[in-house]
Amino acid sequence: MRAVQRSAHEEKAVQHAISVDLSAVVVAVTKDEPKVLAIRNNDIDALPSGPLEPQHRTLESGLRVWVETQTRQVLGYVEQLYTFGDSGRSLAAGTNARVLSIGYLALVPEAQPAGTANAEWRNWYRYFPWEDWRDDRPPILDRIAAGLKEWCATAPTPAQRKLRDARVRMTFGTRKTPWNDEPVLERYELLYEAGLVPEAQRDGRHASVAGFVVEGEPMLADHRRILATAIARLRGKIKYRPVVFELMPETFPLLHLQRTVEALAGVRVHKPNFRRLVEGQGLVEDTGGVTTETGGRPARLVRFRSEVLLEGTTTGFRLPVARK
Amino acid sequence: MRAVQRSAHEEKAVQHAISVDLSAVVVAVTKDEPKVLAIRNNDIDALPSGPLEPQHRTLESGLRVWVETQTRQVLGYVEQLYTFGDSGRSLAAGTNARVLSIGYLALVPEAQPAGTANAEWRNWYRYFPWEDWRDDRPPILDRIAAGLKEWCATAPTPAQRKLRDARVRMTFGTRKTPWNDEPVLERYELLYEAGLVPEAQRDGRHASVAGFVVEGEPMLADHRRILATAIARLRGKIKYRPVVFELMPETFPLLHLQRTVEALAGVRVHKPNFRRLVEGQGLVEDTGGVTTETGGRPARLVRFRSEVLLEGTTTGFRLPVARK
DNA sequence: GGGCTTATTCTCAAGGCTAGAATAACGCCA
DNA sequence: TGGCGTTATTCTAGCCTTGAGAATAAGCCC
Repeated sequence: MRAVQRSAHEEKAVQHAISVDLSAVVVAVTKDEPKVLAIRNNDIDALPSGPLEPQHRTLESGLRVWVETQTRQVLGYVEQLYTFGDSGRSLAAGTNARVLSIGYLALVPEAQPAGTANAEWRNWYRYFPWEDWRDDRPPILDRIAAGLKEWCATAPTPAQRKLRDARVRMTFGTRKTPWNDEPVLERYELLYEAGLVPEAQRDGRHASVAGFVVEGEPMLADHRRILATAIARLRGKIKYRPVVFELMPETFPLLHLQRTVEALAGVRVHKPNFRRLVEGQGLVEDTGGVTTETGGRPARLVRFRSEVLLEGTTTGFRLPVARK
Repeated sequence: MRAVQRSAHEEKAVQHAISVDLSAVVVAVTKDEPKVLAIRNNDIDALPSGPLEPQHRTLESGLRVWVETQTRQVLGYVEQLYTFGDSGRSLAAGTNARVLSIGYLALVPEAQPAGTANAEWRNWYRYFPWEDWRDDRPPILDRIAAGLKEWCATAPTPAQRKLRDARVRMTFGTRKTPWNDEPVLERYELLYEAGLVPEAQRDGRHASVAGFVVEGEPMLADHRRILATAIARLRGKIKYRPVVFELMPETFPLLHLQRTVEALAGVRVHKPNFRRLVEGQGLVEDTGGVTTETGGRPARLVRFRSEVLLEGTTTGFRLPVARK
């Protein structure tokens, strides 16, 4: 019976072609700002991506090839994010063929000048301005709150209304509850459903009930969704695995590490507690060097203790979020 | 330029068909044992699965249809796990077509008797006997340790040797370090690379240097790998999201909840501390009812407070692992 | 009623986290 | 050269959480 299914499967596959797109969110942090590698085309940005081809031995190797040919950037750390496959959302309407897109997250040490004409490092908060709480609450959240309020108010049933209220509360929080940096995708999806991002209008599925869309640059196809997934994953992961070090140079002062984490998480952390965590877990070791580039008292230069990767004791560090 | 890539893509997709398999790990916990829904065929088990077809609107809906037709089981909670695509590992050798397999995790409240002849609920520790530490350390780990020791010893270079030692230490731990329940996939992959599971031999890639394979039932294609991914994901997730309740009946005594968590995690937890966590977070509420079915003093029956899903405060509970 | 079993509550110490104060070391400038 | 501003680095007191086990409660069975 199994065998029968299989062969039915083969036939179908031939009749209805499926193509698979590999997309990469390539992240670096430069001058304390989180950057993502974008392909600029006709006034809309895209992620580096390309179709899976027969000669690619693995999905990941196919991805590496595409990124390198499109951006000249060689990838180090790579991790699969998610496979998107809603028909009607992931492709630029018109075609009938199904396109799956498999999103990947890649981390590279420093943003070197992009190697090709239309590949460029861009601050990721350009696409998600409401996600950057490093200096206080972004003012754009007032507009978002207004738009979402409208959306909640226009729910078809009271039950739906309640559900919408709850979703807004959970993702964007309230004036009282502290900001949660992780549900980046949930927030974007909410804006999409409420028609508050241009992509929703473009896909022709959700119109804005508020009559406006929210600032934040859109991207090609579902690329902004993939980017949101990447940011969310990274924000979660830095808290329990020492992945930040993939973004750091060989040696660095502790404050640089802190600023990098803050850039990713979009929140400030408490300096003394941050160092205690980092040092307490033996994540770094002294190099003996110092730097005066930071101004003020010279800072020790440390380096990642890569042995921790082999020790298995790596809990990663949770963020000692600074209240004020 | 983007457009050019696209159309090249379309052509290729037609020439080299890609087919996509949707596979589900459907989990239930019955009588304190973790069960997975398996399709039994020719002496080898498989996960419910089937190809993605054009009429499936989303990947997830395609999956639901396949599981229901193959097993009569209706799915509730469903979550995407990972997309596997190594050519040569995921398909029963011979065919040249590329097959991607997208794995899903599904949770259902109770293992009802399977609805079709060859669908059956099976204890997942049948496939991973070394993962069940509820009564002490599984004896099979001695054999595994021996096999892996051999594998480490036969590393081509001293550097590789060191790396292999470290991987074994990190995944299976040592006599001293406490067992870590989460790296289920890493452990399986290690056994695969060392040729200690039948799948490795079958794929013709890694022969056992130890001259034997380890107990634990193999599965069709890469299904055991998908199962390992599912167990790992679930073990991680129960610690920070209240997903266990998807597996529970409407009302239950707290010990039942504890036993369910233990079944999934494969370790025992400290009873008083477990209740403190669960109650302290307001995850459950009293029903007023009691049950005497547990023997001894009658137990309060509680129910999941589903409001917590709308509160956003859900940290989930970490496991208060019982030392002894 | 005594013994057995499981449920439920408490307690106490150890460890970790929060928040802010205190101290150190450099450059700059009067 | 001493004061000031800046950043680095170290400490500390208080609070909260966690780990482990003891103590108590409430049924059943004989």
